[in-house]
Amino acid sequence: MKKKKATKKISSKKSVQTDPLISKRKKGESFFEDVYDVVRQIPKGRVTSYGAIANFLGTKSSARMVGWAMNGCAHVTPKVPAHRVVNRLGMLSGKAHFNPPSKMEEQLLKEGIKVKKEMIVDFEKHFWDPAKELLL
DNA sequence: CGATTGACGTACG
DNA sequence: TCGTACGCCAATC
Repeated sequence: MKKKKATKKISSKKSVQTDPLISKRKKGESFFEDVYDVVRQIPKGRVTSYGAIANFLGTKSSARMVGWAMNGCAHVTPKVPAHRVVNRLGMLSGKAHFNPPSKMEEQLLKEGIKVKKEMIVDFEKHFWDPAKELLL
């Protein structure tokens, strides 16, 4: 991990939802579904960042939740191109979480995006902002 | 039930 | 300019 881990505001309440996307019980899957929907709409040869998606959803401060959502993208249909989602630095942070980790680079290369050592070349150029391109 | 982690990001030193 | 710290919200140990 990184570091931090100082004050954690110890309060877990009782919201034990579990299975955010496995058991979509009611309509509370909003966040996850929204993330998947946005990621699916990412044009080919384009990439975005967790923060951009979080910002688009309104939870810009909770970019981590976007990452959590992607954690279940593997078993979501249709397939979510999570390989097009990277951190704000343009680095393939989630590469290690892919089926075959190399799949991410492979897909990006196929899309025409150059990847240099787990880092997208000209990330800004390939950056796709849902809040601007998708708009509402 | 409490503490820690986590595919991030921004602020402060 | 680079490094460290904190915050979000939820899941897992």
